[in-house]
Amino acid sequence: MDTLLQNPDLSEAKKVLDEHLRREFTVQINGLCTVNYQGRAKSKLDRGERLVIKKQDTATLVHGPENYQPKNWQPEVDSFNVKTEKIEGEKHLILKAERTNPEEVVKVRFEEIDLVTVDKLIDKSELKVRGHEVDIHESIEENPDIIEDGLTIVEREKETPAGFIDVFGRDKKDRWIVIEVKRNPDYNTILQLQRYVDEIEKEYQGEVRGILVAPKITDKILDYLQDRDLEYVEVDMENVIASYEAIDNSQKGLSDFDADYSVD
Amino acid sequence: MDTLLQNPDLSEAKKVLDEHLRREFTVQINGLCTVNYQGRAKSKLDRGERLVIKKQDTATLVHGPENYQPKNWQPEVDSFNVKTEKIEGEKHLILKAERTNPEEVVKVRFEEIDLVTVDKLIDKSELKVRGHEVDIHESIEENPDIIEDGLTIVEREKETPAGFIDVFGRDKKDRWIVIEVKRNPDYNTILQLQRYVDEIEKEYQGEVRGILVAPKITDKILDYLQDRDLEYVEVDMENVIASYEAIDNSQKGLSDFDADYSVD
DNA sequence: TGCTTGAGCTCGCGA
DNA sequence: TCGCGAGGTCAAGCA
Repeated sequence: MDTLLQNPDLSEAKKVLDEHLRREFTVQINGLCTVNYQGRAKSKLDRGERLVIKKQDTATLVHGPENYQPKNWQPEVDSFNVKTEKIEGEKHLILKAERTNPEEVVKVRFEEIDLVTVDKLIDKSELKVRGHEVDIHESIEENPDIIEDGLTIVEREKETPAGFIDVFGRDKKDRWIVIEVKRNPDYNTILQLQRYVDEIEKEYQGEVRGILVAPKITDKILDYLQDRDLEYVEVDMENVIASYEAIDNSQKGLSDFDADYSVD
Repeated sequence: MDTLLQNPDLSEAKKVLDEHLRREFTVQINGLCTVNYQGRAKSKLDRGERLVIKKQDTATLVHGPENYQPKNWQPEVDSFNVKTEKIEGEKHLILKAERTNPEEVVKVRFEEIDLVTVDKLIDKSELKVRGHEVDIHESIEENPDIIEDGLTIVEREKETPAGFIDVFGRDKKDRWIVIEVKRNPDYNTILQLQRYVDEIEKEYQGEVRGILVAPKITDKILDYLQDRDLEYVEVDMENVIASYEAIDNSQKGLSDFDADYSVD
């Protein structure tokens, strides 16, 4: 902890902010504030007690007492500006965070500040996640039979005018197969698959099959899919994760997901 | 500020957490920790200094020194569990946050804690945002001419077998018009519009035009749209917001977006 | 830098 | 409770 101020005078807080709103520091401010945003949209947030966090990449978050998501934010900031202002005899501290591309401003007006802390957080660890969609891709590439007996993979991430096809292949009767993989398929997923099938039909000779590969699907979306003569193949995410860990083990000698990292 | 502990002993920290991991309190913990998650996917995060925030709705965030998004989180938690553990002579504090539906666990293992604070944040203000997609709808209804001279609106949110049409109308030559409004149009938007047009052509007599209304579009998607004989009309979000504010003013006597809330 | 898509998406609305 | 779509989506990967 580089600095910790409790109930500072706003001028005192301004001094600390002026010195520490740079890339090397993480700054937290607890206080009573109003927030305005203007840019891609426009928002206002009246008086309330919130946490403002300025991270070391200048990303800035205004968190209320509820919810995962911040009330206001700036993903990465080009410039900060701090000033104090007297409004009707009351002193306020104003923190403005601006960026271009897109052009946006967040303005936080503090009436009271309860706490300011400054840190240099050291965190060199990378987050490792398994169970992403790409893990299903890997899993198919590793063992195409999980989709269908005799499937041959021709290309991954095949580019078409309508976008990228996840997996492109042929079945054992030499029909083209377009595979769209999705963890959480929705109506758009079906349209997307349709889009790819249309493109391949335009460009290639012969029959084209479109297959959605997902761990689950709702009845309505399954109907929607089958109405368009598309197919559905279910995969088990547990198996996908397990198979990935097996590969991981054999390749690196040691899994990133050893038992000692379990949540039990 | 209800409580503030600097560099507490882990047992001391545990005592404070046991008392305050309930809905009424916001708890912040700065410390050196590892984090594991298991549920819809699986993740692990090695040692690093992070901020853990437990909000008053039990939402829990683990923020690293960078990025808008937390490294790990739990949107709303069903139960917390705190314990201390001796591993190879080192005492650790373990915070487990679990929820069902979906079944997920986040486990944070602290080796050191720099700071614990407990607050009851009071924030009754509602965030007010303008510039959503629905504001464009309003804007079109208010003044159809922004799309095209002589446009008559027949129906909003018109149901078809392919989904809901944002705006359905007629042009001055009595052709049907299907309008799809989108802040961030993509390829699927085009296919969706196409499907609505197809539905209307099936069901109605006469020519049918499909119009995408958006504040911006990429060249490729514009091509994709024009290949399908669909049209694009650009709207200026500034105008949409301004017109909304004008309506707001006239209806409520006072805008929610007065000049004193500007970001200047 | 821009384009495209996934995300443990989250969140709110509606049936 | 679940399905569905928007988001100031963000962020990663690739051209």
